[in-house]
Amino acid sequence: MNRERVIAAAVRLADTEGLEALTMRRLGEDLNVKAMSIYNHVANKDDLINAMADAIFSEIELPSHSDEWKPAIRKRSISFRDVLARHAWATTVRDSGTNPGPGTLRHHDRVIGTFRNGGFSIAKTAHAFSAVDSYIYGFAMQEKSLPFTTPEETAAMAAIMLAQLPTSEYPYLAELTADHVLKPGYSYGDEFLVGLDLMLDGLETMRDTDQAFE
Amino acid sequence: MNRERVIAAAVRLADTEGLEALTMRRLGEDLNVKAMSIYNHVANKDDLINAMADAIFSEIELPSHSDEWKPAIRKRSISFRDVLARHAWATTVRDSGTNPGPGTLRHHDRVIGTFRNGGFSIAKTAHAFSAVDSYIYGFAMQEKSLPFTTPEETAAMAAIMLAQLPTSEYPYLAELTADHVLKPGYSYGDEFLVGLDLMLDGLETMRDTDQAFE
DNA sequence: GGCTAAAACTTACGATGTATGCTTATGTTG
DNA sequence: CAACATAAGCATACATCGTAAGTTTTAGCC
Repeated sequence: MNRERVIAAAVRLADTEGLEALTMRRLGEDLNVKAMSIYNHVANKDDLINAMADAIFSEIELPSHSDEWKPAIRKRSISFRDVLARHAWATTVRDSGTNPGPGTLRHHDRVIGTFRNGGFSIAKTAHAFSAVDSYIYGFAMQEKSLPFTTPEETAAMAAIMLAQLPTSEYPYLAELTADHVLKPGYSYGDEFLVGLDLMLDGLETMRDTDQAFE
Repeated sequence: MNRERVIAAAVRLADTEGLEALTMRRLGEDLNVKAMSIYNHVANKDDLINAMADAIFSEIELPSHSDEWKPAIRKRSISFRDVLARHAWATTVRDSGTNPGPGTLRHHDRVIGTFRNGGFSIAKTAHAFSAVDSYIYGFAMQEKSLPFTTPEETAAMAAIMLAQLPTSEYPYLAELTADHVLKPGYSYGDEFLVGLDLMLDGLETMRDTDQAFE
């Protein structure tokens, strides 16, 4: 057993049973080891969780240098969202800001570099980086907090919620649910690309606008 | 003591000392009551936290009916972000999706209504709602996860981080930190409006574009 | 003053993170 | 090969957490 295996097992456990199932004792069981033995490889649970966050950050496809900035950022954004969907617990973990690991730093560096090489000034790069990643994080969070995932679940859940909803009090919400969410083919996940492309197009315009944003 | 006072005290406690300080025993102290007495007013801690989430949702300024959709959504988005900054713990709480309270529902209904009355089709309203709120949530989360708040703290922290950073390995990150974050006047919070306006402008274009997005 | 119902309290239990100290492997050196 | 050092695993223990169950106190009403 080593640190890597501990982290991998912790990620697997959090993925399959949620972050609240990740206790040192339970993780120990998965590793065929008693809880306290884990502390030979991680400093404490916070250290473990930070390491988990850094590990999944490394799963994100880095923006390709051979692509133009827009498709490069678009691909890595889609990959980012996939990773956050695959590891739903990750949205609640802070890592990035407080003590980012090497995977996180590398990722950030490459994204910033992609904007810079795509003709963004430093200030505009900061805007772009903040805007895109905020959107991705937020989208992943909203997606995770929905009480359904498959289209069938969605329809079933929406029908229940609509039935319980005082529709006269919330007419617009009721309309949206009845005439959109309950329509066949609806999937909240599809919203991701709409917002992402809106943001990317906006960034392109911003990049080519001289006066403001500096 | 009643439910309202319990929830208000819990919000105050989470605001000042963080969500991890919100234990039933500690909350009891603040209310001059033993932990178990709280259960006369809330079903369990989850119920309490959901109620807290709904309470702060009600603090968000609703979009004004007298405004055009864009300034209306802009104002409420700024208010939304203020609320999330004031109650930093809120970004980690799920409420909205699983069992929204009346405050949450009312807020959503009004936002949806604002888009609809602003000329957005149902599908485009769904896009707009998802895009804007994802951005706001994500921005609030990133802001919260930063290890600094005031400009002085930011400069101090950035200087430390930059000193520790292997700059040859992360050249773009180093550049951004040195030439932007460390510059006087920098404040991450200022990024909010940039991204928000990008998103709102993009939504306006989308609204007036016939073919796609339906 | 006595009854009722709600609210507060006491006690207790199982779960959690982890400090402390002990035991057991493993690999190096005389 | 034996002796030992170092690292990994383990057993025990403790404070803290949410909360179940049962008891006592309080407040309002006849």
